[in-house]
Amino acid sequence: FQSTVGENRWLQGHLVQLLLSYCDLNTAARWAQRFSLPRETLPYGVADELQKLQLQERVEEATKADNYEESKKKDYYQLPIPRANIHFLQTWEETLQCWEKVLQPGQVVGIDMEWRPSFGVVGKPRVSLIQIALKDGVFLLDLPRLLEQAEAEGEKEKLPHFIQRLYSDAAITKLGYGMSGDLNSLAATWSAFRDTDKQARGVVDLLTVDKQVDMLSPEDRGFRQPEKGLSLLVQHVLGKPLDKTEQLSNWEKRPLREEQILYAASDAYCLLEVYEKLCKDPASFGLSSDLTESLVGKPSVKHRAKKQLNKQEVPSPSGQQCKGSQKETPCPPAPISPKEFSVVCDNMLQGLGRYLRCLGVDVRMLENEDDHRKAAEIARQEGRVILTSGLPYQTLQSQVAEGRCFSVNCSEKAKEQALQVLKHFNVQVSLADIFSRCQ
DNA sequence: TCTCTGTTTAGTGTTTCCTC
DNA sequence: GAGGAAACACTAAACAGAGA
Repeated sequence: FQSTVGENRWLQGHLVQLLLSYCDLNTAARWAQRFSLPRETLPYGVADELQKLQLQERVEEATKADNYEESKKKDYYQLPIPRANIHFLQTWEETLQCWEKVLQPGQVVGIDMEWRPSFGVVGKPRVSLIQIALKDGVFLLDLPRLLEQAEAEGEKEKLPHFIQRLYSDAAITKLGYGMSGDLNSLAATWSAFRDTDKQARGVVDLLTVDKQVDMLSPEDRGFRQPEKGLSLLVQHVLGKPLDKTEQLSNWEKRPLREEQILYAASDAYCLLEVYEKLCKDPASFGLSSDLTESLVGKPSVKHRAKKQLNKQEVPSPSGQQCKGSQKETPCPPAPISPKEFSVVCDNMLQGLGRYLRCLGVDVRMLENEDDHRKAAEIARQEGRVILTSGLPYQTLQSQVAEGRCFSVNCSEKAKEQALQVLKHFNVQVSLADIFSRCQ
C-alpha cells in the first residue's frame, strides 16, 4: 500500500475508505494514523477508533517505561538507603554537619569524585562533585559552589583543610576505586589540594583489591565480560553490576538530575558494601585473610616502585630467596640425604645442576629452548623443587607450593650456589653420595 | 576523547656459563 | 683467557584498560 499511494493525500484517504469497506475499523484507523490524516477527513467511526488506538498506545508506552524501571531495579545494584539520606551539600552550614560525622576515628567512608568528561578539551578536568558515603547516608559535595562560597567569604582554605584532614587521618578508612586518578583531578581543580595524595593515610584502593580478586568462575573464563572496572567488581562481590548510564553525563550542570544524584551516591556507597563483604569473607574471593591490614595505608604499587623492588629482591641479604612467601622460616627443615632431594634447574643454571648431580642429587635440567614454565610443570608432576634465578622466579614461585621454588644468586659461582641450595634445604652430603648417580 | 596506569614488546648492552 | 651463546636488566614505545 505504502509504495502505491506514496505521499499523495487523496490516494491515502481513498485507501482508508477502501480498507473500511473491505477490512475493518481497526485496520483503517491504523493506516490513517500511519499517514497522519486529519481527523475531519476520516470516514465515520475511524476517528473514534483512532482515538482508542492512541490511548492504548500511551498505556503501552507507560507500561513499557515501568517495566524498564523494574528491570533496572532487578538487573543493577540498588542503593540500600532511603533517598532522604542522600544529602546534596551546597552551603558551609550543611558541610559542617558532614565534617562532624565523617571525621570520627574508626569511621569507614567510601569516596568518589565526578567531573565533566573532557571530550576533545585540552587540560585537566575540574572535579564537580565529591561523594562521601557513610553506612547510613551519602554526602554529595557541590565542589564548585562550595569553593566559590569559601572564596567569597575569604576562607578559601576551608574545604582543602577538611579534605586533607580526612585523607591524612589514618584512623579513618577511606575506600576508593582508582583513587590516584581522582586525587590528580582534585589537585588540578584547586592547587590547595595538590599534596593530598602524598599525605594520604588509611586508604584502601579497591582497584588494587580488584586485581587480586579471583573474578571468574570456570564457566566464565574465555568469555568477554560486558561489565568492567568497579561495575565488574560490584557484580562479582555483590551480585549485580552498577548502572553506569550517568557516568559520562554533565556533572558541572546544576541542578543535577535525580538519576545523576542516585548514580553518584551509589558509586560511593557500593565501595562500603564491597569492602564489608570482602572483609567478612576474603577467602571466598581468593584474598588473604589479612585484607584490611595488607591494604590500609599502602598506596597502590607504582610501576617504578615495583621495578625498584625487583632490583632489591634479587640480592637479598643471604644472596638468595626461597619462597612462595616472604615469611622467615622459624626453624630449618629436618636434614635429608641427596637421594631424597630432587630438583629441576632452569636453563641458566646448568653449572649448578652439574654440581648437585655430582653430589648425588636427582637433577633435571631444562633445555635451552625450553620455556621457564616447563620447570613448574615438571616440578608439579615429579614433586621436584625448582631452582631458578632472576625474573622467572617471580613467575614460577606462584605456580608451585610454598617453599618449592628457590631463587639462586646469579652473581655466585656454580659451586657457591650448590652450597647455598644444600644449606637452605638442609641436605647432608656424605662421602658415599658423591658421584653416586654416576654409573 | 583524554589522561593515567600498568603490561607487553623490542632493542641494546651486560653478565654468566660453557667450550676450547 | 678468548669467544660464542644464552639469558637478564634496563629503557622506551606501543598497547590495553580503566576512569571521568
